[in-house]
Amino acid sequence: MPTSRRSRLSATDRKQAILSAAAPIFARLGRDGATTKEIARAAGVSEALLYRHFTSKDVLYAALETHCVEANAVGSRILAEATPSTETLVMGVAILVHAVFPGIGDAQSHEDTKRLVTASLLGDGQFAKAFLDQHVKPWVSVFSQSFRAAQDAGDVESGIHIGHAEIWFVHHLANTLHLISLPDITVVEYGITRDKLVENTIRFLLRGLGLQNAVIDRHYDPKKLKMIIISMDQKI
Amino acid sequence: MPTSRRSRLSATDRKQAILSAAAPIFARLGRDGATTKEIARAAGVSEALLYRHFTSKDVLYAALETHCVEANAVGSRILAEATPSTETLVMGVAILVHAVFPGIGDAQSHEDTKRLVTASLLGDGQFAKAFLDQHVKPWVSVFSQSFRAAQDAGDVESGIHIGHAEIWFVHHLANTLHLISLPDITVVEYGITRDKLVENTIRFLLRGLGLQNAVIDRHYDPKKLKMIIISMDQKI
DNA sequence: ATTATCTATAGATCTATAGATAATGC
DNA sequence: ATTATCTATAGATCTATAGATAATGC
Repeated sequence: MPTSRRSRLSATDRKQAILSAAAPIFARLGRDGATTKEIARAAGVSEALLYRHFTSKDVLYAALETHCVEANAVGSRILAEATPSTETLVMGVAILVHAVFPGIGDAQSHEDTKRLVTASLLGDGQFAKAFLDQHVKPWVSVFSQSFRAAQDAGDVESGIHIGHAEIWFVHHLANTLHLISLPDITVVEYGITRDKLVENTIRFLLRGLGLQNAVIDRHYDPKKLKMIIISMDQKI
Repeated sequence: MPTSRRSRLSATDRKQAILSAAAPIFARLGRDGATTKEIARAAGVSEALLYRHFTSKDVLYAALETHCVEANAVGSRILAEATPSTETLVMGVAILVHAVFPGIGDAQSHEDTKRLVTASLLGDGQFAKAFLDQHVKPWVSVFSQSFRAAQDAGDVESGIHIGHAEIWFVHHLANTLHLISLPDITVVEYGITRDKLVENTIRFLLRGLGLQNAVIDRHYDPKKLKMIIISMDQKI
């Protein structure tokens, strides 16, 4: 992580160092707005070296995308091990929301990557698909199973069918919330604190998934959750 | 609309023509990716003329943003006139979802503008705020009133508090759905048709807002809605 | 006589390469 | 002897302007 300047690194290490330096620049200025000059400067190397490792700016950008997709998935291991239940559904939704739209104290993980995903959706979407397949899709089956368990336990209002789409909605709602929180200015005035906003988002989504209010109250404990999130962040 | 080429227009008309030509280019290629050469070509004028009307590329981009914000708001008049009720809430949510995430047959209005809004969120967010204030904020008070009417009518599950945030969620969920639908490739496989996806989104949101399933079934009629949407599109 | 418009080009980047130099590992 | 790295610069855009020309309205 300490991109030690001016030292002589091996090819692979230097590549990684350049990619790490390029990430925030591409993320903030965009594929065209970012210049090789600026990236080289941030990486502490000459532009010539940058072109020795990546044959073109486009190749560098593509390499960055692969680099970002391969980063470790958020808490997917934890969830994969969890047994299907209402409890798992509630906690899972809460964890996913926190991952996509972090509360105040939460780690701002994947910040740059999320910007690149959005930029990709304005482009060909290849990277967005790769990222979502890798980081969000694994949650779908876990949630589906837990939803069925919740139904069996009588925790879901009758006459509701939940498919894969509704599970993606958990990500989707949190995604726009995150997007809107990116600029320095207040784009939307929600009238509540960020932590309360996260909490209301989770409750809203669980209701959307068909959970009765009493069930949500029984299983959703913001304070307990905050603990889990913090402990997860520390593992990374 | 028929950007008649090579004719001599008045300053204001030419300005408008250039802005119309610039919109899809900036929307697709981004502020930096778009070139003045390409914009001039699309507008059917020389680059020199473009710079006679807009002192710089940045000024042109800023003018485009103002141009887009001032475009007529989607059905806000219709909603403002509606009386607060469960019916209005259900229809309002449905109309807003259709506006942000159009079904197959629906008019693809504001397509370029929506891209610019997303790009703005990756930047300073000024334009995003202006657009949302103008086009989405007006719905908030209408929805709030209708929600209270729905509560009074006993159509809302007890113990639920809905603030402004939850009303924004209607826009927010539809927004990511739209974003994900932009690329030519299928980014997320929902496993259902687009029309069904729109319908499920509306039902999900209404549940999130606290409406009981029976109430939704009573008031939400996709076919009737489709008629309303089509008649609204024709008015524009 | 004024206003719209063009051709041609200057000047400033920005990507990418050529060719030289210094550090490492055998 | 190989591999990492630099300085300097070519060549290709890209923004923006200078200066000339043609169409309109009085």
